[in-house]
Amino acid sequence: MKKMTNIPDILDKHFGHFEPDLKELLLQKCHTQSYQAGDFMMKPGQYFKFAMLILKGRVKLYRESDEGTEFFMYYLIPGNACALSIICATKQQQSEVLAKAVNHTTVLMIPIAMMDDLMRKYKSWYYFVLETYRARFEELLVVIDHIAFKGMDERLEFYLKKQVDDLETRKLNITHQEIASDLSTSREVISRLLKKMEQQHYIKLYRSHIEWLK
Amino acid sequence: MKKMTNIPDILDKHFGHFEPDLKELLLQKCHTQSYQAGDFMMKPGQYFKFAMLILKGRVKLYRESDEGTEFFMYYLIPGNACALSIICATKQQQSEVLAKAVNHTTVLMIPIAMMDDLMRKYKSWYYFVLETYRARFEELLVVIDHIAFKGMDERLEFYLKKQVDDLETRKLNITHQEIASDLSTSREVISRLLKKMEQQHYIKLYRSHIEWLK
DNA sequence: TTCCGTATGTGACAAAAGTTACCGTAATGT
DNA sequence: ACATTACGGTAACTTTTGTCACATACGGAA
Repeated sequence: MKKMTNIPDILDKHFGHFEPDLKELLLQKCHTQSYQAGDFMMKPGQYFKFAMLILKGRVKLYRESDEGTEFFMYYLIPGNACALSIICATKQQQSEVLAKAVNHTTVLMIPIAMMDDLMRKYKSWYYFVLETYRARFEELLVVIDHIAFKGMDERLEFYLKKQVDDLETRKLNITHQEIASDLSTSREVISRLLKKMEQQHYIKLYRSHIEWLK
Repeated sequence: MKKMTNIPDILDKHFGHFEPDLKELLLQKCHTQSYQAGDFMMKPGQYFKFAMLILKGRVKLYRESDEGTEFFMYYLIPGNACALSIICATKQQQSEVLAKAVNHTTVLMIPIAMMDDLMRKYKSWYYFVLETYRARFEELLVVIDHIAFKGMDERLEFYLKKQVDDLETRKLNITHQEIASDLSTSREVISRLLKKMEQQHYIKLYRSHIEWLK
């Protein structure tokens, strides 16, 4: 697979539904920003000055508890936008979530001053914003389903399956500890359940990685 | 307190930030719909033909599990809109939630055909939609905080406090069973915890109602 | 008043999840 | 090579939550 490095191509590929005018405008007026794997892209309490569109990479969104533990909610991939950044930028609100770059990530930074105009002039933008919100909202509902209605065993299975699907690989490079903190539980609980899943031949366990067999 | 029955007054009171033109248009083109206490206003899988603005009453929003148990998320009151109805109406998507009228409720039904126009012509509408989404999103995040990070005791306390604040009364007409299903647990668990709270003089228990003392 | 349905209280138990403690081993740095 | 750290396994135990069984109490209807 060839790696795209030039912004117009990326826009075409991941934001192809934008009107040509809109793409043109974004290219002219907006700059990009890159993050290294592990960088925090936003933290709770931080103010937005830009709406962010994901061009390259992968971003992990967390909710943070009072005690600072991080609960994983969903990923953003190229073609997505940070829903909160759009709205909070428009309304000058603080961030409510934690966003962390999973790998090297590039985003397009749209200044808040442009938002009103985009919304009024470009139908494709307004649909995009609504769709962004709807999609994130739906993901939150699924998260709620899991923590409200399911046990840890099902949540773990769902989590692993989601990783496999999202990352498009059966070999997950992840530790028990990471899974535990994503699901807001303890490492021992995860180890126990993983061991059970291995005995049922759903997965195979290695040091620092897990193979999905199903 | 005098009860308002005429729509223009209600619009002025609860949607005063709308431009006069916008209010005028809504009055001309939209009809209202009323629901009795306990009526389902929408169910999962149902399609939207209208975006709904709450004019009078109170609506309870639930997420439904596969087994049909209902998990309470938040209330809508006059001045609110159903976020999902706005977006799903625009995009012709199915409902993902269950909405139930708590008491006699009147809503303004905005046909989906109008949405694009409203969005483009009325800045106050577009801000309203974003704000609606942001507010609901934030409520979902708080819900997630509770079920992900807190135990049942804290969740119960928060639930009761929220009822007291939202309904503006210290006397809650609610049964243990109702609380249990709102929080997706069993009646016995709630009875136990309520008893503990009563011993700590946080509340006083009666048949079919609870008094908040704190 | 009596009857009856609903609401609540409670003990005993089971299951799930969280905690503590400790061990072995793989990976890493010096 | 050696020490150090990170990762994972596991037993024993506690706490929390869920379930079952059954008792009791209240409040409206007849």
